[in-house]
This record gives sequence, C-alpha cells and structure tokens, in this order.
Amino acid sequence: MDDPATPPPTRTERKERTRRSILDAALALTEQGSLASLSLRHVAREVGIAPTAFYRHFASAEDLGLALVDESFSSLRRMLRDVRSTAPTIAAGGVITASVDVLVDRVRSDPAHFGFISRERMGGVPEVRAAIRHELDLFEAEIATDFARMPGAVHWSNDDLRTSANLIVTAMVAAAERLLHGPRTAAFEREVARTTATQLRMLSIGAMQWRSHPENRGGSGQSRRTGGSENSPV
Amino acid sequence: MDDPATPPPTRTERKERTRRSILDAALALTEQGSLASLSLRHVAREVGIAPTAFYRHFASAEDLGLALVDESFSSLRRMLRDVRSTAPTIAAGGVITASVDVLVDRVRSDPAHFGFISRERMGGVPEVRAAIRHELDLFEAEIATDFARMPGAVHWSNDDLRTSANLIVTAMVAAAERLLHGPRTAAFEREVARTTATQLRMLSIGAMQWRSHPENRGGSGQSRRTGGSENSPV
DNA sequence: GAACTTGGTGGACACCTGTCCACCAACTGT
DNA sequence: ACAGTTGGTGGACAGGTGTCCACCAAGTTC
Repeated sequence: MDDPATPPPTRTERKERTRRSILDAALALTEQGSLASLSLRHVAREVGIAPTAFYRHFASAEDLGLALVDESFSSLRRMLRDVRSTAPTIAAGGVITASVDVLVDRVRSDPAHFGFISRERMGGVPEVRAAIRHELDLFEAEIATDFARMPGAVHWSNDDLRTSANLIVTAMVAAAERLLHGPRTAAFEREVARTTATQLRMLSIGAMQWRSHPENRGGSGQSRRTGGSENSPV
Repeated sequence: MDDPATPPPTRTERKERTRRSILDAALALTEQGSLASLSLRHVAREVGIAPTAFYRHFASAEDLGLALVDESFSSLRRMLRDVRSTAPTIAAGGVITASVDVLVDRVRSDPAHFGFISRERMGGVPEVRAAIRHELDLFEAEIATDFARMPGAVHWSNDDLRTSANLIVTAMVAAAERLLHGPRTAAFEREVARTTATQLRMLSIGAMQWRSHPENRGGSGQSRRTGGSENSPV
C-alpha cells in the first residue's frame, strides 16, 4: 500500500494504521497472559502512543478484546472457506488430506489469531468463550452436512452425524493447538498433519461401520430409553 | 472457630489448615480470570489473613500455581485409577461405558480442579502448561498399552496405537470441558456421557478396521518415506 | 519455667493500573 | 483563509500490586 513517493497519508488512513498497530500489539502481548491480564498502558507503550490515545480507538479494554475476537473469527472463517473450496468433490480420503493441509497452512500463516482463540476458548471471559463456542458449532454443522451429502449416507441419523462431526472438529482444534505449541519446523508440521489425517480417517471409517449396525440407527430423538436405572454394561 | 470439645489443634495442623484455605481460595478466585491474573492480596483477603502471611506457605504466586497443578493432577490420577480398576477385563464396549461414567462422575465431584486444568491447559504460564501436557501424555500412554493388550491387537504399530490413544484422550478432555461449561443437570450429564461413549466406540471400531488394511501397518518408525516432495492426495 | 520457633500482623516502599482533564497541532470541509 | 474536527500529549488522581521490615503472641522444646 505504500509507494516510496508516498502522497500525504490521509487522516483516516493514519487512524486505521494506529488501530492496526494497537490490535497487533495487543495480540502480541496476549501471547503470554490472557486477555483478562492485558494491560492497557502496556499496549500503548508497545505501540508508541500515550496511554490516553488508546481511547480514540476503543472505548475500553474489553472493547479491544471483542475486536480481537472478531478478527480471529474472520481468520477462522477464511480457513473454513479454504477447506471447503480446495477439494469440493473428491473421495473422502482426499478431502481429509486437503483439509488437514489447509488447517496446518492457516495456523502457520496466522499463529497469533489461532493462539488467541485457543487461549480464550476456555478462558475467563464468558462472552468471548461463548462466541468462540458458537463459531466452532457452525463449523461442526457444516461438516455434518458435508457428511450427509456423501454417497450412501442418506439414512444416517442426525444425532450420530452431529456426534461424529463434533469429534472431527475437536480433533482439528487439538491439531491446531499441537501445532501452535510445537517447534516451527517443516518436519513437525508434516508429523502433525500425518497424525491428524490418520485420526480423521480412523474416525470416518469407524463412523461408517458404526452406522451399518442396525441397533445404532434409531435414536435421532432425545433418547430411545426414557427413564430410570441404566446400569447395564456396554 | 473452636468447638467446645476440640482438643487444642497442634500448630502444624493449623498451618496445614490455612494452607488448604489458601489453595481453596485461589482455586475459587481463578474460576474467573486465569492464574496469571490472580492477585495475591485478593487471595489473602478471601482467606482472612494479612497479605504477608501468604509467604509463610508459598514462596511466590507462581509457587501457588504449581501447587494447584499438583493437586489437580492428583485428582486426575485418582480418576485414572478408578477407570482402570472399575472394569479391568470386560469387552471394549463395557470398558468405554465405564470409563465415561467415571469421567463424568469425577468432573462433577471436583469441578474446580478440572476447571483449573482446562483453563491453564492452554494458558499463559508455560511451565504449568508443560506439566499438564506431560500428565495427559502419561494418560495417553496408558491407554495405548491397554489397547495393545486387547485380543488380536498384537501386530498393531506403535505409531498408530499412540495416534488413536491421543484422539481418545482428546475426546475425553473435550467431554470434560463440555461438562464443565454446561448446565449441572442429570439430563445433560447423561447426554454428554452418551455422546462421548458413541464417539469412543466409533473411534475404536475405526481403529480396528484401519489396522486391518495392510498398507497402513508399516510405519512404526519415524516415517516410511524418508524425503522429498509429498503432494499426492490420499 | 526459660529460650526458641513460627504463623500472623500492620505499616511502609516503589511501582503499575485505568481513567479524567485541559491542551495542542495538524488535517479537513467550506 | 478560517473555523472545526480530531488523533495525540502529559500531568494528575485514587487506587491496587508484590514484597520488605520490625514486631508480636502463641505453641514447642529443652
């Protein structure tokens, strides 16, 4: 965006630029210590502005947090879009490999945002936590519909669809977190990708096999046994 | 403070008692806001002692954190022991149901410690995070050996054993976290237990099926393909 | 019973925190 | 050219923070 022959940057440009700086600094500072323990003055010092200038961009520290959440979500959504557009109609195995590769790629290219999500996912601010949970639920639902569209999956129960999709999301989140805390080497990335792909394949195989058992196919509703004592094994 | 019939509590007793109070207060205060944002003075006020008295029990706030980690781990280990003693030699399906039930039980009976672990698992203090990761790794290894002992599992590769055990642990952690943030009703507990059990069953079915494919059985070592470009789908 | 240990007190310290305020200076629309 | 808007400044405030210190009183040990 900047030519060497910079024409005088308009005021709104300048404002947007320091806003970005604030967000970046906050993201960097949150890297050790959660959102709750983020110092407004610390952020200001990192950016290079007076502490009070902060209020020209955000009403409070909590506002900053919510903005960070939105940003991180957009990063997550971009990943989702990439996953689903990369391999639209390949067989199950291909879709898994492609999805995992995209996951690894996006986490590596934007570790700050994914790290933020990972940290705040179980963090102290309930509002933020709920928002993240909601976003992951959307992901889960999309995966479930993808599953439902697979050939020979017409009669799967919604319940089991959701359940397996949930575990898939869980596995991918875990993979992202493993990636974030591991060494930043290509070998480690490949290892995580391979492991995760294996897990997803095991799971999808198991899900298919599982549903072919007729006694597991009924319970789309609340529960197939209404009440009482429920102590029998298996 | 003193019952009429209390024999004079020995000094070490008193000390241990306030130490417990400190740990409990810290655990309660950590419930909103991570370990990093825990105020030493706040803890002292909650316990009802002068701030400086804190140092008679812990060298620093970080020390407190590590003690909490240890405590939480002991809770986790107790759970593990329960799981493995409850259903030592039943078929896979029974072991899964029993394990999930124990999980739900222990999380419900000690939500504070499990909440602490969940929050600090990806939290800001690297030392704490590493300790938790290590403990979960131990759990994973135990599950892997349990798997290896199952009939007809002799020739499974160590790699795939670890990989599937890892996903099992991940699923159980996710179940615990779902439980912690959900409503504290028996119906919800049953729902989570049912869903988790289904996930674990799908996974174990898939793992068995997976390993029966001969082309997946080789790579017990680092990797079965040493180098280079690795772009083929599936 | 005297000497010692030790959990706990309260004041003081240097520093950091969020927020309010009056004040600039430079960009902006007219 | 002028008045207005606005991103940014620096000081000040009331309070919170971790930690050091001298001191005490109630066990504990001899």
